[in-house]
Amino acid sequence: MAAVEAPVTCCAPLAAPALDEEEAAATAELFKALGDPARVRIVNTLATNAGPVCACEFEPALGLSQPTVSHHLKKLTDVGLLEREQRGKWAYFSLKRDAVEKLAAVADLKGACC
Amino acid sequence: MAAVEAPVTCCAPLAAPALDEEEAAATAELFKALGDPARVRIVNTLATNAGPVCACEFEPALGLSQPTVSHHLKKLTDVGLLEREQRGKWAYFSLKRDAVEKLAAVADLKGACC
DNA sequence: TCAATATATTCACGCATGTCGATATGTGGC
DNA sequence: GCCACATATCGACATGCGTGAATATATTGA
Repeated sequence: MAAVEAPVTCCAPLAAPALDEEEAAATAELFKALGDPARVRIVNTLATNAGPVCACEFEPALGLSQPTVSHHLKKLTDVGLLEREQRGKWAYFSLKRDAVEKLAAVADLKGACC
Repeated sequence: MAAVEAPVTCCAPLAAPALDEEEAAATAELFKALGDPARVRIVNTLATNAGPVCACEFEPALGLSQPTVSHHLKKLTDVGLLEREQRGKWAYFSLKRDAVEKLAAVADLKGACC
């Protein structure tokens, strides 16, 4: 259901001059997607691997059932952080480059505080 | 409250070479603290204000009850992002400088992916 | 000491979410 | 078409969490 806009595309940085309710909600959704240990480990795995990673690799690595892994991958994909690629009957996931840059910008508070 | 270690102090970057379960949990807790619109707006307010902000200012700004505001401020303080300062009968909150830098480092995936 | 105000805590409610078993969908090989 | 395998979806359950009313605690001032 990524028909509309993914949170990562319409969220605003924490240090933005003015944050309306919509931007705050989108930013919160982006962080919420990263607010689970399993999803943190998924992103970490993708970050430390050169190329896309098969969905089947996460099931043993995380110690979670296949439906649960699929659920987490969907959540990360829905917020716009991951990209899904079908290779035969396997699904490969990778970090979206622009989303990665946006995330870093959103979380960057340096220079705005203290 | 923060007697042990705050998540922000013991979490690991998303792009860390190896993430064990504890680090992933701490990192997830940090992001989870930012996974609520009200808390995003609190951090944004603190980031765009020069000095500490009184707790009483958030109640009208967020449109939430006083206990709820206190709850959110406590959550952000517990993870180590905020600093609480008592001034008479008012409580002033500000962003912790080291936590701000840590957050940016944790969320920075650039260079690790793609 | 007492009253007034600011903040924190407790409690209860309702909703969101992580989890997994069962099942559906999709893809390739025979 | 049929079977095997990978992935997604559905249904149900337990837990977590945001919320506010009521209450407790703390600080100031009279």
